[in-house]
Order: sequence, then C-alpha cells, then structure tokens
Amino acid sequence: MEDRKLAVLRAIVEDYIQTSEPVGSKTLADRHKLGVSSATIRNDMAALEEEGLIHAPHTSAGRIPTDAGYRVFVDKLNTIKPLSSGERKAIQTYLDQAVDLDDVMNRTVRLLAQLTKQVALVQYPTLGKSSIRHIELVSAGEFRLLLIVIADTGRIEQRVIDSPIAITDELLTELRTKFNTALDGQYFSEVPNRISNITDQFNQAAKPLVASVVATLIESVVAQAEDRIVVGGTSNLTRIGTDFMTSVGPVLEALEEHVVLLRLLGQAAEPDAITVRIGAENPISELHSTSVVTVGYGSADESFAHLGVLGPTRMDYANSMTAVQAVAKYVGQILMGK
Amino acid sequence: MEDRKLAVLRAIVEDYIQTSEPVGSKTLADRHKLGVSSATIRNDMAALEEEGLIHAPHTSAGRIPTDAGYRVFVDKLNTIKPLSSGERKAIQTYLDQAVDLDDVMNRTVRLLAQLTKQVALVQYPTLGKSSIRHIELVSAGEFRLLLIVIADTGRIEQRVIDSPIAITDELLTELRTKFNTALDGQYFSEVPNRISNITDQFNQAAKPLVASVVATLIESVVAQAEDRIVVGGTSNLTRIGTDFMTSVGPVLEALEEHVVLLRLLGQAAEPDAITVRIGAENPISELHSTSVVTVGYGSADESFAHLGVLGPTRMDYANSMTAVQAVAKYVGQILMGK
DNA sequence: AACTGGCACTCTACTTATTCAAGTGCTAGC
DNA sequence: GCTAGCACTTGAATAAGTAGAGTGCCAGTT
Repeated sequence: MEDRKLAVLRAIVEDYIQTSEPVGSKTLADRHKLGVSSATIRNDMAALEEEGLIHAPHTSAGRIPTDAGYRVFVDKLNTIKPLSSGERKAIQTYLDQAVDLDDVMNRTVRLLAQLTKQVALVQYPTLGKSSIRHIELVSAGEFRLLLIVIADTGRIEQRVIDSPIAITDELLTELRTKFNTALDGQYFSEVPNRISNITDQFNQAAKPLVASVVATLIESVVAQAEDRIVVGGTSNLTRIGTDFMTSVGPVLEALEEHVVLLRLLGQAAEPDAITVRIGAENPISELHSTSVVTVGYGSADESFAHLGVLGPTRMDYANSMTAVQAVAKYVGQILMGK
Repeated sequence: MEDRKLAVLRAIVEDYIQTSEPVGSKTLADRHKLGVSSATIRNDMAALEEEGLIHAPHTSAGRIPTDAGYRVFVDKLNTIKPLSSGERKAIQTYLDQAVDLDDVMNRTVRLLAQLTKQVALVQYPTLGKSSIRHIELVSAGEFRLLLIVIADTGRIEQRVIDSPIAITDELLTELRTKFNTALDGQYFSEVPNRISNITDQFNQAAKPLVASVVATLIESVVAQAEDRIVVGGTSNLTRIGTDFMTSVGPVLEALEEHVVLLRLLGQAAEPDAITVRIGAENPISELHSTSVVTVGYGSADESFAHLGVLGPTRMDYANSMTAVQAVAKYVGQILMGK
C-alpha cells in the first residue's frame, strides 16, 4: 500500500518530466501497468496531495509534483544507471584532446551541457587545495613586474605589481629564486606561513618591493582566491516544453553572477557526495524554479572544486546525476595527469 | 521634400525603437513636430515603402523599418553623441580597478552590457599583433614540461609538452635562456622565423625535445592562435518589448559558438572604423534578426582585437555606437598601460 | 477492508462570432 | 503641394458557448 503510493508518485514524476503536462489518474492507469484502476489511483493521489508531494494547479487538472515530491523521488526512487561503455569512451576521448586547463574547462562544460541538455556549470580548480608548481616574475618596465603563479592543476594566476624601486635583472633573479625555494610544491594554504619572513632574506633597499610581492601573493592570489567558473548550454533554457520559459530572464541574470554561482556550487550538503538541490531548497531566490545537481571533482583524496548542471525542477534527475558524476570522475583524472 | 522623407524615416525608426510597435501616420504627426498633416506623411510613407525602407506587417497596421531602413538611418541620420564627462569618468574608474587581463576582459564585457542593455562581446587581444614579453618553461614531471608564453598585453598561453628525453635542470635553464634570447620582445608573427634554426644551438640529445617545443610554439600558440572571447549580458535578450523573444533560443546557441562569434567580430568592413551590421547583412543566419555593432580596440597604431554589442535590429544605435566606441578607447589605453 | 465502476460536477482550453480601433489609400478641394 | 474627409481593411480584444479531461464521492463487489 505504501509501496503503491510511491509507485504512483514515481509514475507521476516520470510522466510529468516527459510531457511537462499535469498528469491525471486515467492517463496514469493507461500508460503504466500499476494493476489497479484509475479510481484507486485517485485515492492514492489524494493521499499524496495530503502529504504535500503533489498538487493540482486547479480543480480539474492533473497533478504535478511539488518540490517535496521531487525530493522523495530523488531520495527514494531514483536509481543512478551507469553509462554505457561507449558513452564513457566518448567522454574520455573528448576530454583527452584538451591542450590546456582552459580547454579542459571549456570541453567539460560543453560535454555536460550536451549530455544533460541542461545548463552546465564548471568551477576552475580552487587554489586553496592545490599546490604551487612554480612562481615566475617577469619584468614589465623598470618599475613594474608581473607575478605569475602556476598551480599543479595547470591553473595560472597573474598580477601586476608596481615597484617602489627600479628593478634590476639581478634583483629579479634573486626574487625568483628565493620565492621559488620557499614556495615550490607547497599547498596554497601554506603560502602565508612560508613567506611571512622572507623579507629578511633581502637587503634593505629591496624590502619594500619584496613586501609588495608578499602582499600581492597573499591578498590577491591566496586569500581572495576569487574562483572562476564557466557556464554553458544556456540555450537549453529555452527548449520548448519548458514551463519556466517565461522566467528565463532572471535565471540568465543569475547565471551571469559568477560569485553567486560559486556559492551555489560550493555549498554541498555532504562533500564528495552528489548533491541535488530542488527548487526552493536553493539559496538563490531567482533560481527557485530550478534544480541544481552538483558534485565535487578532484583526486582520490581531495576535491579540487565542483561542477554540475542546472535545469527546471522538472528535469531528468537520473540522467543528470549520471552525467555529472561520470564527467566529474574523468575531469579529476585528466587534471591529475596534467 | 527628400529632406522631409528622411525626417519621416528617422521619426519612424526612433518611435519604433522606443515603443517596439508599428508606428502609424497619425501617431507620427502627433508625437513629432514635422509641421505637416498625417495625410502628407502617409504619402511619404508610401514612397518610403516603395523604396523598401519600411514595410507594413499587414494592411491596417503602422510601418516598421526594414533592414535597409535601419541602414539608411545609421548611415545618414544617426549622430554619435559624446558621453558626458561623468560617464567617461565612471567607465575609466571601473576599468582601472582591474587586476589582470582576465579581469579587464570581464569588466569590459559587463560594462558594455550595462551601458547598452544589449549582449556584449569582447575578444581577447590576439597574439598575432602583440609581442612576446617572456617565455617560461616549467618542469611538470621528469618527461613533461609546461610551456608558458606571456604577451605584452598580459595574455598568457600555456601548453603541456611531453618530452622524449628526461629533462634535467640544466637543460631546462638552457632552453629557457635560448628561447628567451631568440624571442623576447618579438612580435608573435615573427616567431616562426626566429626559432626555425634554434635546434642547431642544442646538442644532439636534446634536439628531439627542442623540436617539440618549437612545434608547440608555432602550431598551438602562434599559428592556430585560437582567440578567446567573452560574452555577457545575455539576459538582456529577454527584456520585454523584444519582438524576437520567441527566437531567443537560436541566438543563445549562436552566442555559445565562440569560433563563429570571432568570425563575426573580425569581419569589419573598414578596420579601425566602427562597423554596424544590420539583420541579414550578418554572416550568421541565426543572427539575422539581430544587429551587431563592433569596433577594434588597441593602441594608436595597431588594433589588438575587437569588441562590440549585439541586439535586436530594433536597437538604440546611437547609444550602442557611442558606448562601444568609448569603451574600446579606454580598454586600449588600459592594455597599453599594463 | 480494499478496490472498482459509475456519475455528477468543475474547470480550463478551444472555437466562433462580434465589435472596436487604428491605420491605410484615394479623391476632391484649398 | 498639402489637407480634410471618407470608405475600407484587418488584427486585437471581448464575449459566449462547447468539449474534454479530471476530480471526488458513493454504492457495490470481492
């Protein structure tokens, strides 16, 4: 009995996802072999509505799932089906062709958008959890230099530093050597500790410049760590059959607010597990008509960052979750290899 | 007489841009002080329609400009009004806050989108026309290294290179020195000439690796020069009053095809001058219902790349052209300074 | 007790008819 | 060369009526 009620819920969700129209008891009895009559289904539906899992837009229409209904569907009923080996192969081949980090990110976002037919979000590997491969200082005029930090994930950050003193080649070399000695291979989170005393190693004249470099490193690159994000597949928002086509404007706006999106991606309920946020569970009010599926990606022991997809609450959760998980896995592998 | 016909056209275009509804002779006589009656205007309208500059969606509606009508409007009637000094100041201040090239590009695209209320397109400075500030080679494992090329515009390109031989520190230093000696300060277009014979300077064992580096530099970085582009303000596509709201899907799709967009930006009728492409003048069929305003930006003598905005053919050309031109000027200045 | 068939009732979506207002082209007159 | 006036066209808006899908509930069946 409870079992059947859940079966009815599942049927409603599946039908609604497919047709995007309210589904009635008769249709349900016809299209699914539930073994009971439409009258019985009506009773179950009444119960489900009582529990707040479905609701009818008006008296004489079918039912559509509520956010809570989708929640139950995702938690109890939705099984993640593995990808076919062909699909896996295709994903891997496509990502393997990437020539650099930007390319990996772009390919990933395209891939996700295409696999899920939703909007794809991919965060660049955060600096906080990766380590420094190299630090480079390049002259950009007598009183100006370019600080470049390369992470082991391939991510590169650059900052312009204005120097209070003229920069000689020797000084540049000295800076380069000492900073690299102090920082090579270190985690970004360790950077402040490692360079807090580095000024002492330089002679008096150079100290103001060194202090600038230290400050830039800490403030801009490490602490602020403004993480980048790539968005793709926005045209999927306009696919017909989308009930929220009308409200696509606010969603597009929200998608341009990368800072907000980062917050969205970051807040996973349980890190490392795939997270589904449905409708109003979502922290951003403009996205209350959408659902977000996210997961962290990275090496076995640590997660670099997150990626995911965003679509109408009425999305194909099974497919989205499968794709997100699979892509995350391969991206992690690729970035480890680079 | 000819004069008045053009005045009528201007009035039609301006009214239609503002209201986005077909404009009739009566309305026109009321809202603009043309000094003649609606009947006279009707005659002029008939003539304009004959010339293909306006057309009526159906017998008993007002007229709307055709692509050709907008063309005449832009060519003959549209005056670029300068920005107020306050606006100039605001633009400059906002762009000055950018910390690196990515930041400049992002800020520019936001700025343009906000100023014009259209979709903004900003191309990264092309490598072809800028010069090399520095080349860096970083170890990424015994048989792998990272090639990083820094342009004077602040743009950075990176590639992973697999080495056939183990890479020692000495070899790395030698590579770094010799490549930088050959290439520092050179234009990217000069790179192939400069390094074609560089292999000769290395001993036999290192030659395969050097060849790899040379090949990567030429193929990936210089020749291919896959230019990047940033898109912003897509939510402006959904603003109400937009007749092509229905066809926003294909436009969004086109906006994700960065390769195509680059072609769009690049093909300026006359380089250095502001270019307006209206409706079907546009090379991309998905964008036949849109107009594109582009201009090159860069230093006084040479243009780095292009930027522009895209919107419905019924856009405020005066405002868009002003904004595009002003922003291009400041971006050029900023990049020169960095 | 659980399920089913049947039935009266309630809505929305769709269709059709009618009216309304804006706009046009044309002609006669100033 | 311009204007006033008028007959005509036509989409948009309004109103009314209909069909269909769906519901809730009750009495009967297993």
